[in-house]
Amino acid sequence: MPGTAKDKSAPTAAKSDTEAAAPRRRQARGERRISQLLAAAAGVFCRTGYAAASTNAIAREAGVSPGTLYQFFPNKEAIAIELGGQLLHRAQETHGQAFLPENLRRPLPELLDAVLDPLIAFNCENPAFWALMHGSGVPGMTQEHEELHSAMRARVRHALSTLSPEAAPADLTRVSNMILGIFKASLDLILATPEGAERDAYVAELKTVLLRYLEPMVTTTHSP
Amino acid sequence: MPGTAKDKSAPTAAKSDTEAAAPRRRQARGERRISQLLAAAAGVFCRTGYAAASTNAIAREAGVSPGTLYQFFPNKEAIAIELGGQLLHRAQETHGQAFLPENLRRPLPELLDAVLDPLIAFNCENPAFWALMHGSGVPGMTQEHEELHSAMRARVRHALSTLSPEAAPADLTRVSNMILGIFKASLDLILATPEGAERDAYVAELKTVLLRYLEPMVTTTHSP
Amino acid sequence: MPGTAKDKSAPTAAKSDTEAAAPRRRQARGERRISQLLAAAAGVFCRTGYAAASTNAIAREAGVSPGTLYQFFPNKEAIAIELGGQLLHRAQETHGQAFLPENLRRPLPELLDAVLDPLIAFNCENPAFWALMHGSGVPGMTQEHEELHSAMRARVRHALSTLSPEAAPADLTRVSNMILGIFKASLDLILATPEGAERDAYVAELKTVLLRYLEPMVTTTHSP
Amino acid sequence: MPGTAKDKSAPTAAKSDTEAAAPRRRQARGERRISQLLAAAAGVFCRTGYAAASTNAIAREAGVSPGTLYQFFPNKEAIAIELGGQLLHRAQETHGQAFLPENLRRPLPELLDAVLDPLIAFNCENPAFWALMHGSGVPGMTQEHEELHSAMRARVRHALSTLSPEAAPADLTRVSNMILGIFKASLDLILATPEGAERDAYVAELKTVLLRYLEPMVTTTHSP
DNA sequence: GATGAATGAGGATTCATTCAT
DNA sequence: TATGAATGAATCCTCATTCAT
Repeated sequence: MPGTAKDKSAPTAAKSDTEAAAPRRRQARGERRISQLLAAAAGVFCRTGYAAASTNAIAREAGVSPGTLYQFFPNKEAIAIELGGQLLHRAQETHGQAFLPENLRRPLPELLDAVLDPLIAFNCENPAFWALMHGSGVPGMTQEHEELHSAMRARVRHALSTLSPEAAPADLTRVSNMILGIFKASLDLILATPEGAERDAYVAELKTVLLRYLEPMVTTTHSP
Repeated sequence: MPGTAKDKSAPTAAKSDTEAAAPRRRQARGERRISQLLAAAAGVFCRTGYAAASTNAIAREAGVSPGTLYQFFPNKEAIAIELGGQLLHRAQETHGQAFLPENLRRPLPELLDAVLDPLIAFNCENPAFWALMHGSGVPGMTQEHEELHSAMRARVRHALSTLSPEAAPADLTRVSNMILGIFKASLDLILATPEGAERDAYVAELKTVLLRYLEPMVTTTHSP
Repeated sequence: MPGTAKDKSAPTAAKSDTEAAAPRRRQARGERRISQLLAAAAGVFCRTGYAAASTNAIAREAGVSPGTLYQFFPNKEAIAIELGGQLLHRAQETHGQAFLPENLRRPLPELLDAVLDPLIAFNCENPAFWALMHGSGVPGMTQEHEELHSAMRARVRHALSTLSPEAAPADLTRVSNMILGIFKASLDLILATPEGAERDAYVAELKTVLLRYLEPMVTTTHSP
Repeated sequence: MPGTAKDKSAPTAAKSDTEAAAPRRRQARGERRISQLLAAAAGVFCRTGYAAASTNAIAREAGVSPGTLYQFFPNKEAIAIELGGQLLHRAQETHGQAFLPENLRRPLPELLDAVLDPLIAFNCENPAFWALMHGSGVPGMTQEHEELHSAMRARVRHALSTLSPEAAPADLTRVSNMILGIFKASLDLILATPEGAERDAYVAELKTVLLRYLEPMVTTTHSP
């Protein structure tokens, strides 16, 4: 379901029984197109960044004409939004476990493992997600960047509020932002390091940083 | 020294006292223009990033015609390089102050204040520095960016090795990178927050993160 | 074949007869545009020369927007190359006719008529050819220009060697070059003269020059 | 004396005896400047052609500022006109002998030697002259190109009318144009051939062409 | 739905020419 | 006079977006 694509209301009920399956076909084809386009966009965004990515390049990479692209997305921004949304969704889907309530009840070191490991793995596998989160001053990007970002922040914030229930809201927000910032910075280092022991060492270092940062804030109430 | 501006220093000793300043006037005007243009560029780069910044916008912001801009800079990149170079120079001075040896001998909390405050202040006063250095995609900038980056890392590493003399070299490097990453991520947050209590809170938070991260590593030998 | 135009020949065999022509329509329109653009370019190149011709002027002359031009040609040079190539092709056909072996066996005055008339006619009908070939400074054109030139020289040389079989090779080359030079110089004059008696007089003059120049060299063996 | 440079009427007669020499100094300096500029223009025109030559480049080559250039020439065209004029003048001066009345009375072969040799020599030494005469569709160039050209044509025409007094005016003009065209075409070949025997052979060939072309036209009245 | 042609504003850059000093 | 800064229209080219088929 593309972000801002105008739904063409009821798709004019089939004219005869024999064509009953057509509309479903159409939609199926449409979604395939959308997937194609988003995959292409992911590739292009990754290679060139959002700003330098041209819609024509995305269409070409998807093997369709620019007109077709605009049949599904009203503009370039919408592609980024939808792509980011889907990636976020997949992140949540694949790693919803990360923020599983039961994880939040475990002692902090385990919690960090449980939350960070899948997130890191996901980002290593989906570099486009990362490219989109780096909203480096892109004109219209700010909005959906914010959306993506605040979705993540909300999850972090929620986890945090569980760990430290009596914290002031403003503090929660600020600390969540710091955590996300630290996470992103570390991810940069992790992604820049070739897979192996050194990369693992950076992962461990990230956990150390967060552990030491968060430990004093946690109201240790797990298992009396 | 901007791209094409050739200073003909000593323009054939003046014939009389009254004419002595005349040739210098020309250059004075030109240098004023250059400053205007660089200031304008700083503003535009800050607002839109390097890639999206248009030379026409810079010229307009500087109150001159596009042609004038090109009298002093051969192309857009040269503006960024010149601006980056100037800021870099000033940044290095700031860094020199920040990492003064006497600072490194103080207890960690004071050390963090002494080091971080000037760095943060500099970046708050020169937000363009950040915009340019932050992987703005300036073609010829990468080198200088790398130089600055490794200079900072070297300083951080050196400070770290003073605090924790027995640490392994690989660990020193890794921790330095983490510290720099945390610093940059926090700086993003700080710069994105309007001046005031909230920004200060972010500064404090950065110090908290680093304090908690580094405290366990420090070999506390400076107590009486 | 213009620069970026990709013809997807055989676009997935049409589903029904009525749709068979549809995909070709697209290309038809495109090719019509290309022709328009090339015609416009021919006009503009003729009037102003390649260097001074602006792509916007060509687009305007063709009645399209500049963007459209760039849909079919990647840059100004490509237009010149394509146009030059087409003209070259037609020129070669003309040359083929002009230098027909049977022509070379006729007495010199008739030979000159037979060879020169079609060449002159072609150039009068395609003045752009001249404008482009005349050292117009088209970067990628030099090669084709050279090819045409040496092709012409070879033909002239061959004709000459038939007329004057005992001439030394170096002399043949030199005389061929002279003939070509005289032809080109005269063509300049012919093209600069409005159609009519005066132009014809220049044509006659060219033939006179060549006749008088070549007559003494010809080994007259075709008399009964 | 530059072509279209506005003469500032009487240069305000000197205010006192001591300054009496100043105006002459000024003019001397001015003419030196003009020479500098024209020499620079010759170089630039030669290297890049008229159209691609920029006034700034000429000024730079002359070692003066663009403003200074415009103090002596109202625009680019005027530079070309003046340069062409001077070259023409030098051509006439140096080789006025070429068209000396006594030469015109000699038999055609000697006449051609007497006229062509100095002209060829001059053009080999002053390639800028050639570059200017090749008015390849230059916008404002046509005028002065025509002026130069018609000056040469007038000389040729005059020589021709001496050789063939009873020829019709239109024929004289046409033949003069042909001669000039042949001369220019041959000069191209001559200049393209490295100095030596082959070049000399081209010179000889040119003379052959013209000799055979003109011989039948000449009313042989020399020495009864 | 799909195609690819069409659009046109905008971007970087150049250059003939003018102007203040 | 000489300087060099200033101008701004024009150039080539790109790209997000729309339109006819």
